[in-house]
Amino acid sequence: MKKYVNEAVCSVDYAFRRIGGKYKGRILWYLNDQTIMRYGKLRKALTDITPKMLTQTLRELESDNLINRRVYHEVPPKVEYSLTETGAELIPFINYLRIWGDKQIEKEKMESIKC
Amino acid sequence: MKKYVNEAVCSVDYAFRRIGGKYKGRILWYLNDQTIMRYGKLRKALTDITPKMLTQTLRELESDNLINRRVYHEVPPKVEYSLTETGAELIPFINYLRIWGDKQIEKEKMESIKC
DNA sequence: TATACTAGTATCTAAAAGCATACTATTGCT
DNA sequence: AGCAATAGTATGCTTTTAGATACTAGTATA
Repeated sequence: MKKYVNEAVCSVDYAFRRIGGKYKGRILWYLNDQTIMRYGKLRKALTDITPKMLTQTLRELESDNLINRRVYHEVPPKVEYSLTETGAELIPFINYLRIWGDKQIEKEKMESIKC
Repeated sequence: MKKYVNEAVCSVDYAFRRIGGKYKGRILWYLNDQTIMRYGKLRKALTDITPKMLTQTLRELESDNLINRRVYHEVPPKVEYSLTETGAELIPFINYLRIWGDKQIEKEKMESIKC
């Protein structure tokens, strides 16, 4: 007996579904920092991500309209990724989270020194 | 050959690990709204969450120091959950996300009407 | 004696997310 | 002819996350 609840329960739920996942936050953050990044560059930035995961994650972000994918029909291939306007709207939030994270990491360090 | 990378790559990664998961954002949001909630109330608020998931999620939030768990030694049992200061610091961010989510949902509705 | 109340546990299963590794296509260059 | 360059695919596997369902403890009250 399966329940199909593909709809978000509320807007918090909705938003978390769009930026959850291991790499999405970081990809958006890098794209904000670098403005435009090619596939290979993203791959290096996200140390050790597999090509499958990178492609998959990028496609999800694209279909959620958070990033743009621009293909140049050249050989060797060239594909550029950048934030959409909607994606850019998430940056303040990611930045907030980043600062919060920094603070917590700092706190943890302090505590480990005490012990 | 396993690589143990339990450490966060960066503060964005760190933060996402603490609030990722299907229910964490909503739990924090509800606790912010209601200030204090008992187990049973949370369970009703998160429609259809299983007790196992709820307990597990609450324990994770607790061990990450985002929520307080206060046990009254009574029968029947009474346990109250509330935000810690650190957890409360995440509220503006979740609120931002919530507003963003609302806007996107609204947009999607508009588009589906067009079709 | 049986039942309700509450905050969980225990056990097993299913689905999702992520990893490892090898492979492809196209063209210019040597 | 063979190789480099780039943006991926393909296949199979492991790990993590989540779901289903049944059960427990201790006391008050009917």
